[in-house]
Amino acid sequence: MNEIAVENTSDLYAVRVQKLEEMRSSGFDPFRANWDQKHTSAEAIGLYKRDEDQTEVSVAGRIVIFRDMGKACFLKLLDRDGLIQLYVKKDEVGESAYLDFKKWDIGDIMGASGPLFKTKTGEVTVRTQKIGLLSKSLRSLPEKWHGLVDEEQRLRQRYLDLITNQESRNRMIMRTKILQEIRQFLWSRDFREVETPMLQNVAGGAAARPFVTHMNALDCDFVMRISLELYLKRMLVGGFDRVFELGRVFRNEGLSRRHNPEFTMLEVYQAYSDFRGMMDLMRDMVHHICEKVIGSYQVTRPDGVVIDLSGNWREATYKDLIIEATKDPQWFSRSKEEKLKRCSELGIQVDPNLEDFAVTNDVFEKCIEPTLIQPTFVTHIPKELCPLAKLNQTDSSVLDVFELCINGQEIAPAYSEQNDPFIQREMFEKQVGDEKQEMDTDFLHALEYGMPPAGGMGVGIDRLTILLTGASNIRDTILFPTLKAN
RNA sequence: GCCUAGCUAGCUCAAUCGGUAGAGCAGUUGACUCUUAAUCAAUUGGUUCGGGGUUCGAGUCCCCGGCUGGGUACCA
Repeated sequence: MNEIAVENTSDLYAVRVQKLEEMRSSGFDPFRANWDQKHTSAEAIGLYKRDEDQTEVSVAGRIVIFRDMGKACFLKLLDRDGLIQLYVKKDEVGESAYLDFKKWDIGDIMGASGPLFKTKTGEVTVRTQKIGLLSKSLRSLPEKWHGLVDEEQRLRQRYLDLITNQESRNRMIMRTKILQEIRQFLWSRDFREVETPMLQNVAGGAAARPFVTHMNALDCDFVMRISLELYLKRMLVGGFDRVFELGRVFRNEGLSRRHNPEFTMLEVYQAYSDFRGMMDLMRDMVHHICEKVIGSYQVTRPDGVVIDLSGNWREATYKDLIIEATKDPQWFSRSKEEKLKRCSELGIQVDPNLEDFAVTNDVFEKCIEPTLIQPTFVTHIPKELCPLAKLNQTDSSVLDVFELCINGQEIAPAYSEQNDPFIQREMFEKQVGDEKQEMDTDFLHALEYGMPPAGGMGVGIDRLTILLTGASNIRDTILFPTLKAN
């Protein structure tokens, strides 16, 4: 017996344990029972044409509604497809089976078989002839009408949330479908899915604080990965010239509506492509998901705002957006002091100790990003913001990259990947000077063997799921979000 | 990290000025062989998140702690 059971023993619990004991002493163990489930609820309902057909089905699931009318009962079973109604009548199942059955509870898992019919009120129902108890539930489920609303319990006991809240169940199903369709899409474009280490010596590819852990066998510390980038680029060096990984990364930073310490990242690398190729790939991928999973190119946020993902998406350079927001065509030739002055005129709070480029980026993050609700590729960001991308050939102050913003947040950055080992080292050294990220010298060594020119892209799957499911919080898209021990 | 709100029966929620902690669902017992939050009758169930304090008396007021929500900061 588990700890929760011992701690929270209640009368309700005791009653059900007693029912279980009685079953066992009469020679029946519900946990050893089995059932030949031939149909899901949806499949069964789909088979119905007319009452006269007497279409036989065999279903199984959890009892979520139990309406007892004496010598007949209506109940509803929940299975992976949803709900199906059963009509269990004494005359149909026999007296002794019926008496046993009446002791079953909401929450129990059972099987039922018999012909389909339609009730007076038009609901396709199983006229149950054979029933079996498959697992006894010892705890009462949350209330049927309101479901589980306590946010903490919904997260800590997600299984209860999934049983009671259809919305929650649907959102999680949608997430699995999104993952499946991403794989389908990339496989169809000849990308290979690979797995690279989560335990690393150097956490590279992003500027984030890593989780540190210790390995006993080697008696040394490891860090949990914060991105997939540097290992996937090693794969490019190794000749896997279309490659992706879909996996968890870990960042030891704050939690918020948009941040969970572990989250799912997709990174894609395509040799002989560049950031423009990634634009097409990203748009095609999202369109594919819209078609296969959402069934629409428009998604509606909880507040009613509609985001249109169809067609081509807006493209704007970082510089143009900044100039538009500051209404200052000369912004990029102003001194830092002039920029700060303009910021205060615009009512933007900016830390005066920031470096010049960071002041500008603050303007972007505070004034521009939140306004980019419809999909927008923001291109050519300043070179200081990323050490891993190629400089633009006509304007060496900016990078050949885009950041895709939708719903007021960054969904996916993509680069023309830096493959010059000298420039790469130089960029890293600058970053290290700013204590931004540790240098992965083994990665630099790999680059020296030659990495093909490539486009690369990273997609925050959780944020994409927020967008596509209309969720308002990252925790609504993660089955078991990070929580403090209770 | 900071600000703010919440925590009462298994679940969803009440409880006036500090004065016997209530209801619905679930449970138990009974009635009902087409119900839809089924209905009807009766009924069980409480360490009010934990600890301390003020008071004749605390769910309610004060202090400390825990967990959670919302906001904010950090986060390429």
